[in-house]
Amino acid sequence: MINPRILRDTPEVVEAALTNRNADVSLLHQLQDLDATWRRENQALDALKAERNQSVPKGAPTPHQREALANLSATIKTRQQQVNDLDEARRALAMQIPNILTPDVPIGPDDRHNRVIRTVGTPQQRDFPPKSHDELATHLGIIDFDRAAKIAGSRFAIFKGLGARLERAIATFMLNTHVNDFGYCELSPPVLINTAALQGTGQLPKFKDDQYHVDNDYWLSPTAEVQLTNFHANEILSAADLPLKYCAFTPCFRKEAGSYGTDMKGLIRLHQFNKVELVQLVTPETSNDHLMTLLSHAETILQRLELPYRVVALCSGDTGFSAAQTFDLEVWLPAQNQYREISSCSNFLDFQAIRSKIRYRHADGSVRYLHTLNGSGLAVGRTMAAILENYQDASGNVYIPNALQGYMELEVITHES
RNA sequence: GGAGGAGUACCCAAGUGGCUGAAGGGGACGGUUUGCUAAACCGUUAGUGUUCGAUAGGGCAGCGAGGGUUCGAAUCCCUCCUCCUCCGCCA
Repeated sequence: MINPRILRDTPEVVEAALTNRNADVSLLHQLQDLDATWRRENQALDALKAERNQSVPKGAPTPHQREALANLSATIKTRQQQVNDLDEARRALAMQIPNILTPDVPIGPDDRHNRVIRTVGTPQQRDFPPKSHDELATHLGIIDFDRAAKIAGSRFAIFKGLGARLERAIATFMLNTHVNDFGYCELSPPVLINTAALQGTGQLPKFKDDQYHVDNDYWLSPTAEVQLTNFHANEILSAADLPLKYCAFTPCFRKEAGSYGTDMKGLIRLHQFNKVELVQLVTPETSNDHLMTLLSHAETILQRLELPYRVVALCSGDTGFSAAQTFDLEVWLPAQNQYREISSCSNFLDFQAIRSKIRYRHADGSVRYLHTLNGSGLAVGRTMAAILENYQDASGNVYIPNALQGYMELEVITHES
């Protein structure tokens, strides 16, 4: 949620941000009206309450006093209901307004206006046409999409034998890197989560259709960002505790509504996939610097796996609802002859912290909202796809990157293995 | 899933309708004493949210959450959440 102070004091900033995102500016005006009305009504109500507090006698009231108080109480009750309704409407509207973008976010309506920041590594030149990762994996017998369809449906995968081992190796390598080299605390959280958590990070209320909603009002987590960020919801942390850095390896669930027909084959777009996620809770002054280091942590994984990638600054129209600024990492997929997203690293400023009430005590004693950041470190399925495609030979064998050989206890996956 | 019990401030805890926005203790902080420390004694101590002013300060809310009864609720009623004990089931 955008800081109410900014909404009230400098609405033009919010208006500009909404325009850059192609978002509905009329929401803002509705919100301003509601906010003004709420404040006026709430003040009037508080005055009535003050009057009541002063007229309440120490002991039992006389019948005359009782009648006057009864009238006052009835009025307060009615108006309290009105104020509550206004407050809820105000809040519901505020929850639907996206974050304000950082000034250096490129302006543009869609992903064609994203800016490539740097390209790292060079796609390997081959004298044979590269096979797609799903073709390779099926041929090697390490992923079974058809049988996954039998027990679940389309957009699911079953990793088998060395495929399952490779997924485990990739996840362990990533977690070990983040925990041992970068100081993240590993969490293993629930993936069945509640509504409040999803509201906190911004997936609800606006993106209800993307989420799996299950029995008992639980939701299947679309990303561990939700669990890791809400780990400290409704807390006031000590400034000395910051920055807090958490990582987790979890399954993620997405309905992928509206993406019919795209990426139907392979590991790129599944209803369930595994991901290593990074989250940081930091002081406001340092969040921009921490975004750069978080990005470097995700990049390190690609570098150690020796996969070619590029860093892309998302433009205003492509930046997610809750984010103020996002850098995507895109890995080279030879069979697709293009770079594809494998990580998304964002600074949310205080947007999520306000929604989830995550605060810290500043050195001067005041209580302030902190800043939250997150990024994939990385999507495991897409990483496997990239390894398969980039490390294949002409016969369809796949070599294991040096960094993973210790975890795999193997150097190459062949049809015979 | 069934049967009980419990949630009060940083911690422990008193409190079954008005004198309780909350006794008492611990802790923390300040002071007296002291060469220093400890002890003792004295004092201070709800954090927070919101609003008005926007410096000082004031109003309102707030006893797990949300409703209800009542002139008035920490206290009575309802729903929910969390924790504990026992039974059942289960990885």
